[in-house]
Amino acid sequence: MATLKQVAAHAEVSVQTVSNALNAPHRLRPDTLERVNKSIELLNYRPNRNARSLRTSAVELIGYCVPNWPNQTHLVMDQFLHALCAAAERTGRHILLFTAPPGVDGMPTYDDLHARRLVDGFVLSQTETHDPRHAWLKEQGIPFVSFGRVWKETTQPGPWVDVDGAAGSAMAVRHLYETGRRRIAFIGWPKSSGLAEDRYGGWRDECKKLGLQTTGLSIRCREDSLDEGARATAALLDAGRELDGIVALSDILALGALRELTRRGITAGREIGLTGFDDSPLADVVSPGLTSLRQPMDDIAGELIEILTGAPDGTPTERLLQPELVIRGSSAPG
Amino acid sequence: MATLKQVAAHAEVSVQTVSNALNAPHRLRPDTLERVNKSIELLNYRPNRNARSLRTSAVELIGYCVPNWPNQTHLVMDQFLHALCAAAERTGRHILLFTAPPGVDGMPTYDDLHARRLVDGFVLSQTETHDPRHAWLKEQGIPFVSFGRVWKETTQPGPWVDVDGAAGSAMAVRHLYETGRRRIAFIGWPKSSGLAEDRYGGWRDECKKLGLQTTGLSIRCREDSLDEGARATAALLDAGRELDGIVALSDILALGALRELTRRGITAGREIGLTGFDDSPLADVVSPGLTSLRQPMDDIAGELIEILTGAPDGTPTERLLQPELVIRGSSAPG
DNA sequence: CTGAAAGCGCTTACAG
DNA sequence: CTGAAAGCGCTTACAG
Repeated sequence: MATLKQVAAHAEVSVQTVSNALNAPHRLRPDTLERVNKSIELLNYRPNRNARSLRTSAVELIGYCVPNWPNQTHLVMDQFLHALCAAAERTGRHILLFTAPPGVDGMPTYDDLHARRLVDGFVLSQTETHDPRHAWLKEQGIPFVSFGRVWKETTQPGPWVDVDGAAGSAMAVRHLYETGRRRIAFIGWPKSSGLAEDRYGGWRDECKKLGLQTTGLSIRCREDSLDEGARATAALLDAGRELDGIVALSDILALGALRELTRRGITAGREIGLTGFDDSPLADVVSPGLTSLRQPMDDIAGELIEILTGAPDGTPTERLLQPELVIRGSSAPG
Repeated sequence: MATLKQVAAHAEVSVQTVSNALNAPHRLRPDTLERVNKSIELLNYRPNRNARSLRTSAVELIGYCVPNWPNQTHLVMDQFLHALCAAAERTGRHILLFTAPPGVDGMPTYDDLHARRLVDGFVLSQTETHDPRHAWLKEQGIPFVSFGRVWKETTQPGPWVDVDGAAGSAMAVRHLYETGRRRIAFIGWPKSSGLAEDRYGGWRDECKKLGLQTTGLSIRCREDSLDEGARATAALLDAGRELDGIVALSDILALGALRELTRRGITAGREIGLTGFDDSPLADVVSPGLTSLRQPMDDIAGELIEILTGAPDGTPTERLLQPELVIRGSSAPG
């Protein structure tokens, strides 16, 4: 492995000049620059990142805690990670993966990684309604950005990027309305989830705006599972609500709904229009395909990295992105 | 942030002694050690990893290229990543994520990450039959270990860990046999895939061993999709093979089979026993649940890290692990 | 525009 | 068992 010193010797300049050729080429006379670059190429020189980091005390590494929630499979994690990685690389950075216990128990791990200079900061995801991590990091002065808002707070404890769940639900309602549905139900989660309330509110408000009924048409599941989605659907149907549309808070719940509909001989996309959330791989795997709201992963990742790595001052550090409705057979015109 | 020097001053010893307290505590007299440790704790000292790495020229980071194959969702990637991360951490290491173009076009990225000392070596996965990466890395002398064998080679180009696909298929056949099935079909991929031939061979050999018919009972799909799995199932049924069992090469194909069976009013786990491969989240999501062969992720990850980070000399660098049959409703006794 | 020097925070032979 | 010194490979003021 060639070093700066060797390149300098080869190009007959000082190490400082080689360093400048790499980091501030405009400071060199064109002919010097060219000579140095030739030596760099000839010796196949690559700057040692550790030496650089030691000097500048920036490692250009961003920590991300790989989630491990056995009961909640992260169906779009691979998409998110790829987008995050690509966005980081566009700024010369990379993602360092680590594991940590959930909640506040994991914070020493975050602290340690930062203190030992393994990372410059963190991207948080899987943000929970009472997530304690944000306030903790803020207090320690450790840089971070959150994918997802901390709902219990009136003011957010730090910079965040999120997808507009209310707008997503509203888009789903409007779409079902436009395909002829007039009695559109909502299958959600408990009130304690801020994310769930956001999406629920979007459904309710859009229904009202369109003059559609909402009372008796929403139901809260205890957990995000197929069985709960099926149970909720059964309950709605058994109550004689005469639905013709269902907006489900997640693809998993939507799939549960789909199963129950199929069991009763009801075809999604004919008698009932159905939509999910997240556009997970599951959505494309069922038949009919599930209409779902896609999170714009590339944009999300780009904003996260931009905020974390210190965009030009004055850049807003709170960004709400719009989901995109991906239309498939489950919401075909009735 | 406290430094070694500050800790040394506080404990009234030399920096060397503090370093030893951390890296070779047995060299210190117990009372000195205790005094140093007290200072370390008091000053909340954390060794700077960059400085250490610069000196030792080991970064304790392992590169992993996050796959992005739009047409082949990596359904168990989150499990794999979590296991890999945890295994790395057990040795004080971490995973650095990066993106690279597929095949040989991506190799300069690997080379660069290694040359600039961002990583010590790589874990490869998504190994393809004609994967050029292994030989390339070997030639460059860049450390790596592969999850999955390179099938075209007679001798493997480097250390690997893999799951015994033939044994997996055999387990599936035996299980279906034990639940009363006697005409067990195989739905696979093209011959060009080594992985597919491995699993196919396991089905064929186990059937022969049990005295079961195989001719006319295997079919190759063009790609790993629901539709292909459904098509293959339809073809087998239409040919009047009177199947009572299906071993599918993947969960995706199995789900396709399940769809076709359901469409024809055939219940998996009653008239026909069905198994998949990989125990992806999908397996648990359908109804009936899909019996599938789980890859032992924690073991795989542990072996990968052990091999890559230089286990004691003489440790074998080729390890074939056994999958585990996870039994669900799709193979209930007929 | 170019160069000599200091220093980032560690570890590692080597002496004592 | 403990310490003084060199050095890992860079970058960054500072002089010239």
